[in-house]
Formats: sequence, C-alpha cells, structure tokens
Amino acid sequence: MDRPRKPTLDTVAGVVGVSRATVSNAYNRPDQLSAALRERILETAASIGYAGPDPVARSLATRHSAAVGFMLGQGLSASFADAALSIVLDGLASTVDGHDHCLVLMPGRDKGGPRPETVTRAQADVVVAYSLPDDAPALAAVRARGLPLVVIDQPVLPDTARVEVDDFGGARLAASSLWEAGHRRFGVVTFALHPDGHSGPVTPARLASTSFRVTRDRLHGYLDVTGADTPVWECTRSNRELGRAGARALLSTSPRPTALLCASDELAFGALQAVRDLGLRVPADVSVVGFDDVPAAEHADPPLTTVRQPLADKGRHAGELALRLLDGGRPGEPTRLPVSLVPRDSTAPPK
Amino acid sequence: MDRPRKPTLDTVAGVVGVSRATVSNAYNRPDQLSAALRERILETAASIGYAGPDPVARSLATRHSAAVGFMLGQGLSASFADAALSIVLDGLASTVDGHDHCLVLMPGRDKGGPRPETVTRAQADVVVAYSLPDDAPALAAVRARGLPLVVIDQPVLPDTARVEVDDFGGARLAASSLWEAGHRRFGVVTFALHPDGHSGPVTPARLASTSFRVTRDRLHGYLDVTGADTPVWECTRSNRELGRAGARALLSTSPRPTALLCASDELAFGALQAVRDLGLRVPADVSVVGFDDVPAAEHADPPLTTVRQPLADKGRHAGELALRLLDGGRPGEPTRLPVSLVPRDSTAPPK
DNA sequence: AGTGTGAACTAGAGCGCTTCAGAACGTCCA
DNA sequence: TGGACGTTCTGAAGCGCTCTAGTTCACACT
Repeated sequence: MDRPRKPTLDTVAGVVGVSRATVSNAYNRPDQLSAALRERILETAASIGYAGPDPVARSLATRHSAAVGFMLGQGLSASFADAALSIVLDGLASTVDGHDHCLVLMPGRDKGGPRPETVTRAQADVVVAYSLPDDAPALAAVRARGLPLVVIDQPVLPDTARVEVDDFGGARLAASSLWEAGHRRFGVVTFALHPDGHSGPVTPARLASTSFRVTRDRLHGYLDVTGADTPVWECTRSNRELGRAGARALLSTSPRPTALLCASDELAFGALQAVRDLGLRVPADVSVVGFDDVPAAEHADPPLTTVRQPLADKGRHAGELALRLLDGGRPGEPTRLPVSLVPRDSTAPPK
Repeated sequence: MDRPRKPTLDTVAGVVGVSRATVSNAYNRPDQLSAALRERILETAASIGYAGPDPVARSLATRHSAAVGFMLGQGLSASFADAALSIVLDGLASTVDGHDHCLVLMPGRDKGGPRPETVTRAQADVVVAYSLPDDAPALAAVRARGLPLVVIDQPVLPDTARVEVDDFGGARLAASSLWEAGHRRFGVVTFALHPDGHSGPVTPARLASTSFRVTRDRLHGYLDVTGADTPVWECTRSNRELGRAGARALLSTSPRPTALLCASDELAFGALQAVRDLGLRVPADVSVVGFDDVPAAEHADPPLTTVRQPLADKGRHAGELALRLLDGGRPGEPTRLPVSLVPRDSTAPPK
C-alpha cells in the first residue's frame, strides 16, 4: 500500500519538462517566463493535484513565515468576552490578512500571558502583545528569539514598536466632568491590577505595584481627580457579571457613592445593572461612566457616558507597525491615539 | 556593517565542539546523550543567544507544523461578539495548546469564510472549520491542499472528521415545550440563512435553500412544531442589536405572537429587550427561548429558557479529533454531543 | 585475548522551496 | 556581419533542521 506522495515543485517540473526554478517562478514571478509556459505549468499542476508551493518550505527558503503572532493575556473565551479586545484584534487581523499574512494566536494560559514554549515554537516573524502584565515571561521569550515586537498599551521596551492611548488623560477627563458636575463621593470599579486572580477592595500597596499599565493609568487618572482615598474594587477580569458584583459592593457602603467610575464599559454595564438591583436609578441616584466606548455603550440602558478610544485604529495601527518592522523598518516613536469623552445619559449632577 | 547572523544549530555545535545532530538531540531527545553534555550544550546555547531550533526549519524536516488552522465564517469582531463561538474556540485552543500546537486563525473576509489564498498559504497541518456556508471556497482550498479537515456542525464531507450537535432535536424540544404549554402563535428570529447580508422576513424559497447547516436544522426544528407558516425573521448575524430589531418587527404584527423562538441566545437577549421596548413583559405577555445556553443566559433578565449544548466540549472534541487526524488517525464516525432544554423564567403558558 | 553489548555520539541525506549567476537563443541596429 | 541586449529558462547552492544508519568506545563476560 504505497501512498501516492504529495506532488512537489519537482514533480510538476518533471511532468512539464522544465526546471524547478521555472515552476517556482510561475507562482512567484510571472514576469520571468512566457505567459504560455506559465499557463501550461499551472494547468499541469492543477491536473496532478499540486496546490502550490508548500508554505513551510517557502518560509524556510525566504526566511519569513508571513504570519504575525498575537499574545493574549487571558484565555480565548475570556478575551473574546471583551468587546474592546475583539475590535482591536479585528482591526489587526484585517490589516494583516490584507497583506497576506496569517494571525497566530497565543492565548494566555497561566495568568500572565502565553507559555514561553508556545512563543518559542510559534511560526511568526513578528509578534504583537496586548494587555500582558509588564513582566510576562512570554515577552522575554519573544526577545530571546530576537523577534520584532510591537506592544499595544504597554511600557516601551527597547527596540519595540508601540501604539498607545492616553489612558491617564482619558480617565482624568471622565472624572473631572463628574467632579465639575458636583460629585464628591466616588467609587471605582476596575479590572485586574495583577494576574493573580484576586478580587475585592484594593489596598494602597497593591495599587502602587500594579503590573498592568492600562489598569495603572486609568486608575491613577480617576484617583488623581477624586482623591487617593476613593474606594476601589478590583475584578479579576473585565466582564459584566464581575462589574455588577463589584459595583454592588461599592454601593452598599455608606455614605453611598454618587458616581461610579469604571475601568471599562463592560464593567460599567455591570454597574448599571447593580444600580438597578438596588432599586436605584441611573443617573438620578448614581452616575456611571465607562471606558472604551464599545458599540454596546450607545445602546445600554441608559446610554453610557464613556471615554472613547479608537479601538479598531489601534489594531490596524499595530498591524501596520508589525508589517513595517517586517520590512526592516525601525520601531520609531510610539504612536499615541486620541481619546475623548462621550457624554451620554448615564451621568448627571448629584441630587 | 555586517549584521551578526542569528546563531543556528551549527553555530552551537561548532562552539561546543560536537556534531549538529547532538545539539538537535539535546533539545529533542534528551535520552540520546549524557546529561552532562546536554547541560553544557544548553548553557552554551544560552550564552550565545540561541533560542532553540527554528520552528520553520523543524517543521520542514519533520513535515508537520504543529499548528492547527481555524476557519471562521466572519470577521474577528463579529466572531468574538458571539459568546458561543468564543467558548468553542477556547475549548479548542486549550486542547491544542496543551499539545504544543498553535492556533492559526483564518477570519472570514468575503462573506463565506476565509479567502482561499489565506488557506493556501497558512502553515497548519490540519484545519477545523466552524459555521462556514456549506459551499465555502475555503473548504475547497483545504481539500486541494490535501489537509485533514475537521468540521464542527457541518455536513460530512468525504474523509472529514466531524463533531456535531442535534440542532434539529434541540429546537424541536424547545418548541414542543411551548406548544404543550398552550402557545399557538409563534415568531422565529434567526441568524443568517445565506452569507449575503440579507435581513428581513424569510420566504419559503430562501428557507429551502439555506446554506448554513446549523441555521437550517434549528429552523426546521422550530417550524416542525409550530408549522411552516410561522413568520421567520432573518438577521445577518447573531447579535443582540439585530435580534432586538428582528423581534420588534415580529412583535409588531397582529395578532402578536405569544412566543418568540430564537436561533441563539444572543438573538434572544435582543428579543428580551424588544419585548421591554414595547412595554410588554416576559414571560407574562411573550415567552422567549434561546439556543446555546451561554453563561449570560442564566443572568439575563429574566433568566433565559434555552437549549443547552456543550460548547466547550465541542471545541475540545474538535481539538482532539484534529490531533488524532495528525497522528494519522482515521476520521471515523461523527461525534454527536447531547443537547437538553434548560427551562428558566423567560417562558410560561400564554395568558 | 576475544566477543558481545549498550551507551554516546556522528555523517550525511534529505525536507520542498527560493534565488542568483549564468546559458541559450533570438533580435535589433550599426 | 557582428556584437550588444533582452528575454526566457536552468543549475546549483543554500535555508536550518531531523533522523536513520551507522561508528566508537568502554566495559563485562567467557
């Protein structure tokens, strides 16, 4: 039972009666041979079931794999539950796919990003990192392999391209608007400060050592306006249910906060629900603000006041940066994308 | 300016003074050399900045790339907005990652799955397809390359592994429970029948030619109980907003349906909202059922009656099947996972 | 001393492709 | 008529690794 071996370039070359180089050219450099011959080659290839040059062999020969890796800080289902992340990823994917590159996903496993072995074995010639803790081992693995790296929303590492958003400024913007409206008692609901699965009230010590840059900046932006003694509730992840629980905890203290500042829209949706759970009204009794401006924010009940950041642009930009690095481009200065406050109906002056 | 070339196996071998094979063994077959030598090799490698065998070269030599491809029917952000898909994908990713395989994503571009070129160039040695139209070109591209294929919820193709769920039976189950409770006027909200972006009422002709197997089965399951003349509203995708709009349309007819059967939970969440929009109550005025039993179903307002399918299992199973095919295993019989009705508070007898 | 054995290591042939430096063959112009 | 060019195609050297079939060597046993 001898399996028919898969046809290779050589097989095709043999059948057509030309050299292997010519067949290769038929696929990669149509201008290097006559149209007629090319046509004949392609036809023969199809007829013997040759589907085109093997991607792996091609990668070895060309020394690039036409794939960009994407490192996630969490598992896939957790990641996908995050609309903001999804949009970024989609922006990235469309850029990258448009340039005939694939996307290799490296989901976070142990808390803190993908396993280093995953990174070491991944066939990608550039990787982009998103919402990893600043000291993730995966980051080190990328460097060890000498792969170009682009980070989104993370501290600059040497030789690394970066796209970022003014999280601190955005958060300040939101908090200030509430402060100016007259609010004085605030509560903050945030996602993880550390990849350790902890949730609950945040101590100053924990706050000081925050290992996610985004968390740190948004929190500091809020607290810069509301004061360092503002109660902060940490959720292990950014999702509706956890936000609901956190907000409920914050709202059960007395005096009750008149405004809830959330580190993400997803958390804010939960907060909206929590306010209702307690028989209170938004914004009459409690104002709620989010961060990100995901599409659902506009359709929330009530529509959510939030800080907009250009999510899809972030992904697209990261994709372009990655592609540029591949072309041998220098990382250059970090790109900073604008944020803005989008006032909607979830905020009002306190009673 | 001569760039220091990246070290290779040979470099390390040269420095240590052993053959290349031995260095290779140090990484891949520790039992083939003495512990001391292995130690020395690994140390030297680290000291000259060698991060381990190049994945691409290794793939070429071993003839497998340790990656599984995943073909999506839609863009990433649309896909991720779908909790059910996310869970499946996560199940798949954890299986696959546990076996040191990467996940290569091929997002749908043109309606109907990834571009065939994307498939042709992807470095994966098995691919799994999910919610593609039955005639997606990407499917053909996979076959052309001769890659093993596992499909989730799709018609069997020759030589293809498959995991599926009894969508027809599940839908029937849900519809029957409503029928038995006394409902006689139904409305059905479904996601796409064809990848053409159409939305609105579904004609019998369109229904008859449905190109997504899942859609077809769930719909037929519902209509099998409620009658072929039941109004069906098609949404281009499975998301809350579209479901809300569809349900609103269905509820605006008179006589108004007393029960809404949705093809997914996501759509059902929208339906819940639509009922509220019209000043009606669930389940007093309108019963709503979903399909999938995503985690949010339990926390919906009111908690959603739905058909449960083991989503994570589906992904894990697909992953195992993929891994087995890689090992040269035969596709075997399709695996059929169980479904069940989960009665919660969104359904009740009609008034 | 002769032989058998197992452990430790190596030589070298690929894996399937790209690519660069030509070769072969017109063609065109002086 | 000759040579300068262009076009079209080829030969062969890699790309960085794996893996089979050895070779070597130390040691134990007869």
